[in-house]
Amino acid sequence: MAFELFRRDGFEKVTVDDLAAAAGVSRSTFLRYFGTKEDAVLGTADARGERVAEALRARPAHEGEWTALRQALEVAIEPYHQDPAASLAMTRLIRDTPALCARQLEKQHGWRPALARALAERAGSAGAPAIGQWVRASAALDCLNAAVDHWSDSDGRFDLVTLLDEAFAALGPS
Amino acid sequence: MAFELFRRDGFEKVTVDDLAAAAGVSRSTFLRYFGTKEDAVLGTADARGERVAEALRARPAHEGEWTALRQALEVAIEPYHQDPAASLAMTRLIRDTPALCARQLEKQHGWRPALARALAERAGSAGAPAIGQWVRASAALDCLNAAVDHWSDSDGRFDLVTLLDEAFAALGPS
DNA sequence: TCCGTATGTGAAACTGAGTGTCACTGTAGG
DNA sequence: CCTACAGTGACACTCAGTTTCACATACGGA
Repeated sequence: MAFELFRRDGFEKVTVDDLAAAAGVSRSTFLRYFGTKEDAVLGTADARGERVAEALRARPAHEGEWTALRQALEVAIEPYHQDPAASLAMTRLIRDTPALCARQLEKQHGWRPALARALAERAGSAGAPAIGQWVRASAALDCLNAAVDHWSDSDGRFDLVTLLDEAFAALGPS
Repeated sequence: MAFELFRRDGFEKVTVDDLAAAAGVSRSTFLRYFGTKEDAVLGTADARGERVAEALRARPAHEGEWTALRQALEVAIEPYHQDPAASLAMTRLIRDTPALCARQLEKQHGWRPALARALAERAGSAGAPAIGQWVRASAALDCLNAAVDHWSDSDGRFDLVTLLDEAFAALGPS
């Protein structure tokens, strides 16, 4: 699998040809399928953002935005509960590879319009999200990242849920 | 100038050879100087992060972290006051070019350790910043970005300072 | 003045990612 | 049986970024 190759040799050392060979397909097919080398690792990230936005829309209307965001992020940390070891390895690979780090940042950046729009809908506004909603959506993702970073720094010993709650608490309810 | 070429033909269309020719140097020299094509546009971003961190350290000790961050960001928006038209054009170019957008995100991401450390020092802690400090540093940058985005969406008609204050208010003091 | 040495520049070859095109193959539907 | 189409592979191409070598100019000491 691609992930193992990356972990063993480092993301930069593994060429697309290596990956294609490992997958048993041609270089053409590999690139047609994944688009880029980064997406062979981060391919599922876009979908996760959509799932968080859905979860956000599903939160009860009376709930405050900050609380709703916190609860919606449960969807995002699900994989960490399901398979902590794999998640830790993946997180480390990304953190230690500038190209992956940048690409993940970019993908998460793409989550924000959907999150901000979900907040606006919850508030009953049909138009564009207010600046405060953008900021809260962004800040929630920062909380997620800060929590995951601390979690991986602790080799997975700290509790991710606790870290996430701490992170959210640091910005207080709006 | 490189910026004009990018604006006219689009970032992707302009090759490094074009840029080198426009600058009157060889391709080698151009790449040696800037490192990457993106850095021909975003070269000064790293330094700006350092300047914000300095400004943060210079804030009075009694000031709350959130207020200190807000004040420190005055340094970051200075260029927008100095030359709004140029800043608007630059912001648009970056926003409309995925590669530049990603690279800027990455650079800003690199500001956060310095900001978080500055917050930790202000608090008298010699060790690593607390997760709350990381989150607040990150959120402050989100506020900056949200304000600048809204500002550029309004063609520079909205007041950047007001937008930034609004953004900061949306997360309330910790 | 002459001789190193360092620094800036250019030329060129090379690697590797991503794109586009074309041909081949199997498969589903008529 | 024939056609249409989706999946695949082969190949050529562009371009970014790296590396290496060569040259030229400048600086400091003998």
